[in-house]
Amino acid sequence: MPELPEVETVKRGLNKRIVGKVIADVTYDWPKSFPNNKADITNFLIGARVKGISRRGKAIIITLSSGYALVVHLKMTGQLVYVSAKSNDRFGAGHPTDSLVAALPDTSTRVTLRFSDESKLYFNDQRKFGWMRLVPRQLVDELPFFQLLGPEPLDDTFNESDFQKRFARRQNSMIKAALLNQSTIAGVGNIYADEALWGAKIHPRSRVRMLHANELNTLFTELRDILQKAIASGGSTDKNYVSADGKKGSYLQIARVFRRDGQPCYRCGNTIEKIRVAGRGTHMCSVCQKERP
DNA sequence: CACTTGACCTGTCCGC
DNA sequence: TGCGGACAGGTCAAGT
Repeated sequence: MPELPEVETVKRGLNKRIVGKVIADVTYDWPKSFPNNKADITNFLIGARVKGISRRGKAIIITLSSGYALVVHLKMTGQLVYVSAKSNDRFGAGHPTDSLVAALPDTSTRVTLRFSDESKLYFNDQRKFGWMRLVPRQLVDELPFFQLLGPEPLDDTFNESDFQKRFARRQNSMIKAALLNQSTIAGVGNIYADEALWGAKIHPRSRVRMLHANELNTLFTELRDILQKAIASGGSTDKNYVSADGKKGSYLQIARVFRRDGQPCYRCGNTIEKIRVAGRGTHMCSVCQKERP
């Protein structure tokens, strides 16, 4: 379930932990998780220094001194967890020990990067949907995944007018399906789509064409607000997600609808329902979010 | 082209 | 206790 806030949290953690380190070795156990040939690994990964970490949508880009980059998509159960060389100093002074990280590598570990100082970066992925790919840096933007990606919702230059325009060609979609479509807006997934739609009082099944401009403007404001709050919370941990330091996110403690089915709506007291929209479990309040098909 | 559905995987939970 | 099936939900391929 890593969406924009979770991936952003991982990115920030990696920026603190692995920039400047030299990759000494890589091991992997599942080809689809790391589909690279040995020549590229030898020539452009081993011995390369980590220059910086960036994020685009739900993907992480680890730029290397070799002119290549490691692009990582966590999909649903992926983790990128850093473990320092000394087992009693995994997180730095004063950080609580986390048994999950202490046990790494485990059965979900797909790729292990070992740095020259003996610290490690584990790419864990229980369900094997995620991937880590070694790509020439200048070709990253040409990967199909990036080609289809819409704008970053938190960019300073991204405004209400831009947001409206992104939905112009999706008039017949249900609003939730359009929000989840990464070519509309980058980085929105199931959790924050539900949260933003509740905030804007829009029924997830509403067709885009039925929404007024002021409703989309409210949705724009709510979405940005939710994403920023989630980043401040270190993201959402349902089952698998952890930051680069192995810590869980706390956003679900303040979530308004996600995973709150059966509990009272914070606005009106009506029971939150769980329905299926666009093939996804969807949490909503049928009183606050009136259906307009 | 816009839009929807199924496949990719594994672990967990629920009913029998 | 075991076992089948539904479910979790990000993207891509294939379908309408």
